[in-house]
Amino acid sequence: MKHHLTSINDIAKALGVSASTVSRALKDHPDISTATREKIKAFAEKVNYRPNALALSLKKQVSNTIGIVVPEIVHHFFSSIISGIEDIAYSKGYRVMICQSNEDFQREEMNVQALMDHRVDGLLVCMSKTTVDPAHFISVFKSQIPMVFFDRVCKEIDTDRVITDDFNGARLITSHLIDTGCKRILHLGTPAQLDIGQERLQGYLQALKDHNITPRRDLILTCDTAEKVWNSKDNILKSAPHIDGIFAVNDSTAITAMHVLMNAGYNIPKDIAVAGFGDDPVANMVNPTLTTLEQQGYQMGQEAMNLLLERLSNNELSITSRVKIFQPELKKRNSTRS
Amino acid sequence: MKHHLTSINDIAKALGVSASTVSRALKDHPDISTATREKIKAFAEKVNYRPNALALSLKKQVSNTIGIVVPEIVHHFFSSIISGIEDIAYSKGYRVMICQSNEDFQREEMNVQALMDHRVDGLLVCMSKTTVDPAHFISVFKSQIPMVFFDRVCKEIDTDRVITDDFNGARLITSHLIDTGCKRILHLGTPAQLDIGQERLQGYLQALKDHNITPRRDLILTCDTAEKVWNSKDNILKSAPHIDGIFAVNDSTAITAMHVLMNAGYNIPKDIAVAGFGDDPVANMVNPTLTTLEQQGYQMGQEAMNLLLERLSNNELSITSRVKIFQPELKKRNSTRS
DNA sequence: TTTTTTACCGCAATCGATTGCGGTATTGTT
DNA sequence: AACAATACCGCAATCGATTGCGGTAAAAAA
Repeated sequence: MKHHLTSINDIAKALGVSASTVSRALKDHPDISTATREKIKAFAEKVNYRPNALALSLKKQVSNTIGIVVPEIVHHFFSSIISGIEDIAYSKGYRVMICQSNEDFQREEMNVQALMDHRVDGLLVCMSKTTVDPAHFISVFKSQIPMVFFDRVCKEIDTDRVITDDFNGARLITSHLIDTGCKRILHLGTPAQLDIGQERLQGYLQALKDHNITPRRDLILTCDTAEKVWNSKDNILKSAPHIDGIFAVNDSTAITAMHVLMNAGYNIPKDIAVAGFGDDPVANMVNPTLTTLEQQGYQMGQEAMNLLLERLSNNELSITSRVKIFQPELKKRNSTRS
Repeated sequence: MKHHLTSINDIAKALGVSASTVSRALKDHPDISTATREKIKAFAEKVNYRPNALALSLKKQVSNTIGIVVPEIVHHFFSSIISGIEDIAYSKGYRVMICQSNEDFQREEMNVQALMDHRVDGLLVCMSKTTVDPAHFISVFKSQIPMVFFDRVCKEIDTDRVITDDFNGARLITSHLIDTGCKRILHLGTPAQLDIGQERLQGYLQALKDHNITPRRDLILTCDTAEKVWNSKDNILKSAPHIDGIFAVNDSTAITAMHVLMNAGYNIPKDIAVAGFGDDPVANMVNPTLTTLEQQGYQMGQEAMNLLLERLSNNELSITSRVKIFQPELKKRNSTRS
């Protein structure tokens, strides 16, 4: 026979009372006599009774569970966000179901569907890079399930959002490069379809404009992972003699670029200063340590969960959608000059 | 009113048939006429009907969900394991609930309890560092719920296990240090209660013994995180002049130690060679790149899930518990001599 | 035309827990 | 002693889906 954890009916049968009595006794309902209550409680304790969360959710029409969809938990930024979400969620009695889309559109659809099937009370989502058709999110939205996007939002839907000010972050750190003497800054960016990458590119361009530096097409490369840096190694080294700074769209790209340059004999930051984005823990472990922008993932997660909680408690319809923008903070380290 | 996704009863009412008919029509039961079946299917499609996973699990007494408990998903090793688990699980129609214990005993108890409450079909667990009393696991075991431990196992319970050969890994990499000229190797290890750390320490000692090197008490430090390295900075620098190698129990510790030494003017690996454990992606991003042991988290996750799947399908009782040992592979890089 | 077969569908129990309502005893009130 | 008021507990419906069994038609066979 299968395991079959003890249910409320098992207790009822064993004690010769009805299930209703057991249920009421366990939650101290005044209708139950002290004698019966104690007897039931003692027995429940003995057999280590635990209410079936599935049955409860079904009955109550509330699962006390929220779903999270992130691209990949291996990235420190996302796992920090998850920790932020969890800490708030747990403190409010919510449980969490985490799903990885692996930056894959179909996997993301599956994830969302599975979470809906499990009747989560709300959804916290960071979109996959490859998501072009947001039909699955629109479906959630129409079902009135509270949903908050973080970092990579779905522009087609009017929901609460928690995002980083990518534009100003990029502008800030690019300005820092310029202020510390850089004049020809190479940008390693994402493919064009990723909104966040575009924001950072625009911030970079704005900083150049602020300082009357003419942007150059050949100083903007599409290259946003460590692998792509290795693949673009020749390209980077070709432009290396003509640049004095690099702003990469994320830390691992920046660090790998540093690696390539140092192997080719360049001194960081004397010959070429390098800056990243995100403040991954790696940034502080490499030599030289990487100047970058701290993104406060943990706080973003907390904020996202708080927004969701308000939707879950309030009679949602009244609130208009809110956008929380986090300003990334410049972490000046040794890969840029002072 | 609350959202209320459409149920099988809603369809039944809307179409003037019984819920049973809808249920059968949707799964092509021969008792239902083609006309009725098509009508129901079309309607279900239109309203985007999806069966309630909670109700299904309750009825079928099978949730098709397995629970994972890991210390912290921020660590690459654990998130790789999770990916390995997920890929196998998804391919077999299982969903996954991930919980973080944050290396906290009570949180771990809560997690296990919550997963049991949700009636997961099985459990995959890596114990928290602070877990001394395994009562919650014993309770699961007694309930006959299949459970597989990975990496940090519970010695008190006889379950399937997927582990790294920490002893031989440590022995291997320490031997490598010795073979490349090291004679006085500092070991940065974990506190004594962590089994894994003890295995690695023993492997280190064995390698010394293999090469007729007398171990020295002052060359074994309890120091297993980046923070602790910074705190033990003085201690490390004090012994630095007397050593020519370091074997750290994990990569971030090794890398931070490298940092401390390089800042003090030491050359890695000429003056002091450094080796880690785990092959975190950071190991390949620092300069010099870190020699370490690859742990194959992804494969370990796959293996753990496969073991669990067998327990879930077979009439479990017959199989005796199995132990899968993964041999870590030496990744020779630039932090050690050749 | 009567009987048998087949096609098609609904009733009701079940999974585990909750809750309004109603029903006995028992105690309290005139 | 007759009636009202508690105290205490069970019945049954509900949440959503499944399934054995039974029932009513229409079609086929006698």
